Amino acid sequence: MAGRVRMHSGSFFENVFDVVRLIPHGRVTSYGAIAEYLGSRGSARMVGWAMNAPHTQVTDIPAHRVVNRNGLLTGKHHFGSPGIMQQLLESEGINIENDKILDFETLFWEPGKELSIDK
DNA sequence: TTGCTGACCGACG
DNA sequence: CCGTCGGCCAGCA
Repeated sequence: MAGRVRMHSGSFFENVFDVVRLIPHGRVTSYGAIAEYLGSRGSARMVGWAMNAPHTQVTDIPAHRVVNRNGLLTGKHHFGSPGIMQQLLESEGINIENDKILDFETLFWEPGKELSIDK
């Protein structure tokens, strides 16, 4: 065992939370993008599921900025009430229609790409 | 302990 | 175009 990676810390959850917190204001990303950034492209589920974990503890995680690959607010039902997610996004200047983010490609924020770089 | 579920994604038919 | 299946990891009965 020599230095086994003890503790769950440093796992998906930690990484996911950290990345999500880095999401700039008025930007959005996808579960798959985060999962891929973490090195687990196929574990996109865990990303969304990770969002479900903190929501019972601390909601410092802007999960509303995380949507699926289609730009759809798939997890809006997990914000306590459907519509909250959309309001939060709209509050940031993001236009949404039919639970779908408009100009999703433009607002899309890739983890680790535009951390401090302004295009 | 096994087995199922889950805010996804991509592939296949 | 739409339905179905597999994969990935972690939590829970």
